[in-house]
Amino acid sequence: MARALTIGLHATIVAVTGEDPRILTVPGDAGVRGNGALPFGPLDPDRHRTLELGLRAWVHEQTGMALPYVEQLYTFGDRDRALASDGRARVIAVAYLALVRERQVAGEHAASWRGVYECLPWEDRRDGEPEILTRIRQALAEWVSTGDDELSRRERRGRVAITFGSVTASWDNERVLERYELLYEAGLVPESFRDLDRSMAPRRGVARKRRVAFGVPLALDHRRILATALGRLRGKLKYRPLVFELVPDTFTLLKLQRTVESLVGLRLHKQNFRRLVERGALVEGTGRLESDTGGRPAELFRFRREVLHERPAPGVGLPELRAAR
Amino acid sequence: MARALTIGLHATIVAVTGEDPRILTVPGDAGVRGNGALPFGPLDPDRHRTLELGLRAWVHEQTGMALPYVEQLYTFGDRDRALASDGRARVIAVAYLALVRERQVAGEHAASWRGVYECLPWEDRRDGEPEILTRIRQALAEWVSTGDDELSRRERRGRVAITFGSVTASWDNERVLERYELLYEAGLVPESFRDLDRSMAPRRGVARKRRVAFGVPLALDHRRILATALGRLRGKLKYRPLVFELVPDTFTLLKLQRTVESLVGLRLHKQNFRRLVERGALVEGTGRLESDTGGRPAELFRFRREVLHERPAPGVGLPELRAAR
DNA sequence: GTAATAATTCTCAAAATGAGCATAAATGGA
DNA sequence: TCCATTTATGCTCATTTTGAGAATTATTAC
Repeated sequence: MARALTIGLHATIVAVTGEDPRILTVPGDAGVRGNGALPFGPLDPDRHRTLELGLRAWVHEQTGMALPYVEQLYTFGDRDRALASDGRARVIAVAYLALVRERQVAGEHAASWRGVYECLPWEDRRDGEPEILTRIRQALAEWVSTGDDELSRRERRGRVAITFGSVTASWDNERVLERYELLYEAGLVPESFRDLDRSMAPRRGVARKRRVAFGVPLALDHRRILATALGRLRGKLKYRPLVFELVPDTFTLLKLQRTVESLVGLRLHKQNFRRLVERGALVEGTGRLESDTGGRPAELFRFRREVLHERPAPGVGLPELRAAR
Repeated sequence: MARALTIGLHATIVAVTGEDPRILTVPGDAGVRGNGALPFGPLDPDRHRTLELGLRAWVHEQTGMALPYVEQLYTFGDRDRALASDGRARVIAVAYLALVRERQVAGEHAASWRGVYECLPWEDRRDGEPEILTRIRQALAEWVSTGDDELSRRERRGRVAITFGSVTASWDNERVLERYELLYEAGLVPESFRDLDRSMAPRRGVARKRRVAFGVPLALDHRRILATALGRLRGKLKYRPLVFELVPDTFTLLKLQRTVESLVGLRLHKQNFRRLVERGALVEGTGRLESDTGGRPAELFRFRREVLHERPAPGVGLPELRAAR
């Protein structure tokens, strides 16, 4: 008989606390190995009228949270990404990105916040290249050199250059997924081995002896989903006013800047950032001041929702953040 | 017993012939009413290792075509988007965008090319606002005025302004899907009635008497998928070198420009377009000339594949095409 | 030859960007 | 009280990018 199909609805719920982007995770149970999982549940074709409603239902059930902003991310369907616990149904994952404001999760739920950069530490370049990248580059160089022939080594070298940057190619902060997938293929994240062990099939290029492993994994392929989400978010910030889903109703411009910086993983020029959001007429002053800044008090601003009804709605990407040409 | 699930894999295969963007359609059979359908087929959980491989298999079977460039577009899962012919299984559609060069479809297959702007005529503004937009605006104004109360009318007016432009809001050429969905809701495309008739449930706001209907529909919700594809393509052209998937190996700069124009539905400034692709080092001259230009012969260029390995790979969007800020 | 048609090269003003300096308004000591 | 410190905010300036178009060149059709 033909194998059955299940659709899993997965939520990457992002918030920024202070200067740290976080995601909401639920405890990964025995069947779903890992240090925590994205909230998810199967689509019920009878109960869930749309995929998004199904997602919201599951998230509410598992975390008590209602999601103000949700967008579809990607659908993952590789055969070996996950098998239902009975091992017979094939599970397709439809992943969503949700943005929420910092908020307490109701105590009765087992959900908890986890730092995005715990899972993807190499993506945070706010204080320059993080130390871990040195080690990653070393490990990748090693991986390149273990290519079977010169052709394979060339190809590997090329991929490393595109994703992690090189003399000619710069670091593209949107290639989050490509970087994660390269590490996965190179056997540099724990998931590589986990999946290998499961499939029992030795995979070319994955060194089984030295188990270097970067970053904290999540259940199943949830770290891949997270990487997809972060990449999408970084891209979209630049041309849509998404940050405002993440900050409180009123905020100082520095708070706004820190929020953007935390997500894009880079520092921005303060004066220019200010010029940009003000010129784009994205915000308006409230007249009120925030005084515990440690220095001169800062004005509190609010998002001008009207911009959504004006020109092609803008983002807060600094020019330096736009896709280079 | 719980209702079964099926996953349909759908391909929006885009090519540009001359100055016309086209999609490949297969005959919509009786079960799938409409003037043609996107090539699609169900995911076979046993045979198709990945969704994309399943898609390629179906496309090859139905059109004889191998797809060089494929990317996932969106997953459509509303309950009433489609029902399997037995009426019991719920069908989720995973849609893909594929780009191919102008090419003949093998004669043995019933597939044929259809103009994108036959289906979405209001999206082509290369010769200024098309005449059909005048009629659409009229019909939309009518729809706005039939809102139940002042609040509803305001809301409708707002949506029309955002999607179709107004004095304050300009035409955003990426909002293809939003425009289509607005027309759908306003009962201005044949699909509105088709779906209404099927569900037998009268829907608010859809005028059942005057059946104005703009553009040529496709089977099921395939025109919605097409709108999604065109919107995505327009967006992505601006920051990734996708056009080169659509033009021959060598091409004149005008040919390249016409291809971009045909997709974005706008005319571009010739000299500036040239400056942009040359500055971005996207192309290199071949030294050969194309002489049947009707004037001075034009140099033939080729895509510099190396750019993919250089900086964050650029697109050919003229600045005027970038998301406004 | 001459007109017509395009390709290609340049120019130029206006706007946007990238960097940094200068000033303002708070705080916490000395 | 005055001063160092801290952050907010305002302003300047050289450099690029952009938007638009004029001028020049190479063909073909009469």
